[in-house]
Amino acid sequence: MDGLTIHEASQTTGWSARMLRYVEQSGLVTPGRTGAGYRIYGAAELQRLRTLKELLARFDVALSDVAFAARLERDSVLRVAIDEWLSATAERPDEVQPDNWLRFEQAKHERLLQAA
Amino acid sequence: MDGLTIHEASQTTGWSARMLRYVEQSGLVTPGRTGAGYRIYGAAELQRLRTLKELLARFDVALSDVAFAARLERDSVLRVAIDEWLSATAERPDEVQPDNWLRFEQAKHERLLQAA
DNA sequence: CAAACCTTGACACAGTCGTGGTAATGTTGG
DNA sequence: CCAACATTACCACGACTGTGTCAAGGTTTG
Repeated sequence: MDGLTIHEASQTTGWSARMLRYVEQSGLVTPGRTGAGYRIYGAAELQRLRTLKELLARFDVALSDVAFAARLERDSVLRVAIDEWLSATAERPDEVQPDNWLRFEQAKHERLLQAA
Repeated sequence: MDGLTIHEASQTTGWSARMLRYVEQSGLVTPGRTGAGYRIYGAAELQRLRTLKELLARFDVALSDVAFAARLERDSVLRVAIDEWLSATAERPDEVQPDNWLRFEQAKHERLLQAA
């Protein structure tokens, strides 16, 4: 078997075993399992855990925020709906040319749908 | 003065006055103020409040999630960092052709930076 | 087989979110 | 001027996040 057990992974990543289970439950890093159900962390998972820790610290972002970003990435309908709301919200700085503005929104919308 | 006071806005949007202040504090809908400091909600703010309510209900999303999405939209460094982490995370379904994968990531990265 | 792991489930606790209330004080309109 | 609004600053409370610990039981290995 190549891959570390949860306690070994805990020591090389800095996450506690408890938190490794919690991170898995949040859907962000899912290790494989042995036949008996033991978690096994491979090199990819270990790397992802380390960079995740760094990401959270660097930007002062919560685990649940990253989980939500993942949901946004998965669910393009939600992503577009939120992006449209934010675009319409965007503090237009004073001058609002009504027809250019509409074309701007449409273009943005299309760009978003295309990226999905 | 055109625009509604907070209690009038409360009645036409379905948000409580308390929540209107909270939504403002979260940075999502910021009404103007009279000279004495009273909030005044114009047609644009009222519309944004109604669509925000609908958005939250439709997708079962929290206010803080939309606030985080707004932060993502504003801070392109954060957005790219999270998106890179998620991309590297993406459950590659079995076959990993190592060189195509790298070019794929680079292209995605460039698309993201361009959109910023 | 016994020690040293692993599993899930639960209790606990501080912190934040969403939401309501109240108090003390300022503003506006008839 | 007074009633009916507004403001900010607090207290409260349930739900969820993040984190630790413990219990009851299964697995692996010297």
